Amino acid sequence: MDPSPNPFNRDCPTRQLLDRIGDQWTVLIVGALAEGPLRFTEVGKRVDGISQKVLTQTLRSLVRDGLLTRTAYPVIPPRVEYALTPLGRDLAEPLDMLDRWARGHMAEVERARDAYDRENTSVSA
Amino acid sequence: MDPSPNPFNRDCPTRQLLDRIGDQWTVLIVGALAEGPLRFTEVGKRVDGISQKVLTQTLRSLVRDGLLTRTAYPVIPPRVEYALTPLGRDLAEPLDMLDRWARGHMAEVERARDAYDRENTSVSA
DNA sequence: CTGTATCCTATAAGATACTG
DNA sequence: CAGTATCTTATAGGATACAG
Repeated sequence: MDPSPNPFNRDCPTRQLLDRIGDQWTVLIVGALAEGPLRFTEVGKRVDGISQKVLTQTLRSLVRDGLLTRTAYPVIPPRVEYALTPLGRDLAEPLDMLDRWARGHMAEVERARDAYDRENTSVSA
Repeated sequence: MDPSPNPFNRDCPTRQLLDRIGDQWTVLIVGALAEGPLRFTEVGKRVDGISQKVLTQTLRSLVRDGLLTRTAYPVIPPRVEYALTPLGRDLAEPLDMLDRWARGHMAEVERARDAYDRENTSVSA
């Protein structure tokens, strides 16, 4: 089974990773934790715009995937820290490449969009 | 403007790139075209499971973003070829890093999931 | 502080039918 | 072949209220 392990086949590892990071929050959370462990609220503050619900969901599924550890300290008020596992730290590297690319090239993408939109305005109705 | 160009702020380049590749088809299409230009139908065949509608949409937005060129040959039947631009080829590199990571580590993620699920079964109701 | 539970909506994306 | 158009559903994600 899994006769064609190429990225275009549905069950290949790459497709699965894309499902994983495709939620667009994963990358940001892993990036935030790349600098060190953070507690729940801290992660939320770092990742601008994420709702508490989605933060909870994403953190849990990252823990499930073995990318994060969750450490709850039995104190009042509760203190829960999230940290990258070795696997998570490993993922942070290619993610960082993407980050660099974005910083270096997204402006160019912006320009391309503007140019495209200019060419395709006025037309239509 | 853009006082905090960090990946966690909403308007930063990284966020925009994530919106771009977060649709999960972008990565696959760019990956397919990394090996050379393809016509419309060919791309569809490479990217397993994509619908024609989504293929059309994604290709167009990639062209808009300056990552792909679209060349229509005025013949019957129509022949339209898509190819990476230099910018697109450039993006293909970090994407390929992700691909490598996935091939190397997704099995480990699978194992983590299984372990997590085993620990969290039986419990509940 | 760290969640859970519920409701609600916007949107991605599949299926299908049709066109130059 | 290479799309366009329309309908429909699944799901991500936001808002809000509540709990340990």
